[in-house]
Amino acid sequence: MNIAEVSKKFNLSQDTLRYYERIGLIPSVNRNKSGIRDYTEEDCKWIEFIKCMRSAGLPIEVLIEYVSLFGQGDETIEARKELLIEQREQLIKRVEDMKKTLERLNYKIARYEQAVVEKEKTLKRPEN
Amino acid sequence: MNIAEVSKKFNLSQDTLRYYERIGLIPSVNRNKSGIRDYTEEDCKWIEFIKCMRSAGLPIEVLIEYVSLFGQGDETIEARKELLIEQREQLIKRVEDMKKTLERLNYKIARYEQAVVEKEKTLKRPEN
DNA sequence: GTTTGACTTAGAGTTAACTCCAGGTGTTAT
DNA sequence: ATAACACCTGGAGTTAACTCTAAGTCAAAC
Repeated sequence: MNIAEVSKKFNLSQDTLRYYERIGLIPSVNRNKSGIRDYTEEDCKWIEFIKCMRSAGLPIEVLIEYVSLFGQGDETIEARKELLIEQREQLIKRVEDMKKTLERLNYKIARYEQAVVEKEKTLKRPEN
Repeated sequence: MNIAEVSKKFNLSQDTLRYYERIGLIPSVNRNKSGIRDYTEEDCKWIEFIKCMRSAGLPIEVLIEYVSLFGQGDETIEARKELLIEQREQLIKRVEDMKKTLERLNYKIARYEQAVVEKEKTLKRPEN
């Protein structure tokens, strides 16, 4: 797969794909004889994983660390696990915070709905 | 309340409080005769609301719009409601995405836990 | 065989959201 | 009355995460 195909597949710009590789957010991708990236299935899995984690707000820096640990082999399994557990905790917290904010938004919107009804009443009264 | 107290109360830097006011993210705060901000309870409620919404990821730009609409009075009630509904929808989507990522993290961590066990087994075997 | 188009790299530019700084003013303590 | 301190403003600097640009290479089409 070339970069155009991968870009389309994951809806990430070619620039972003090159940027991710450059900073080590995905392991480096093989090139063909003329220097053009040739993405494997493995590469695609990484990209998909990283995209998913990024969309949930895990910082690039942390994910770079993860990829780097991965590249160092089995001795880093424990460290990778710890890293993921730490990120999971933070994610849980964020989700909980967002749920609370959501409740608050619901409440606020409900009050606005009430306000709109009130306003319509007063607007209509003169016509009656 | 002066800026130092408000800063402490909401755990926002004085710079951030001034910045929020400057860009219209909170309505402008009254000054005393010597030009120093004197925050009212109302001001504090705004700050708390904005902090909450920001922490859930609502963009500053949108919140500025909300504050601006609020400042224009009752004619903007409908528009404010629509804005909040739109943001709620996006928030719901983000929360759902994050939950999916959380599931994925759980799965990945579970596999790492398995891997750690396997590794311990092979490490221990020579000793037995 | 040269033009077109997709790719390459290195590095500069952008955006959102702060964060810091310089220079100035007003109140408080000595 | 002067030093210390908290505040003020306008504007510059920072950070994360892209995004764009310039200059170059290579394969394919005309």
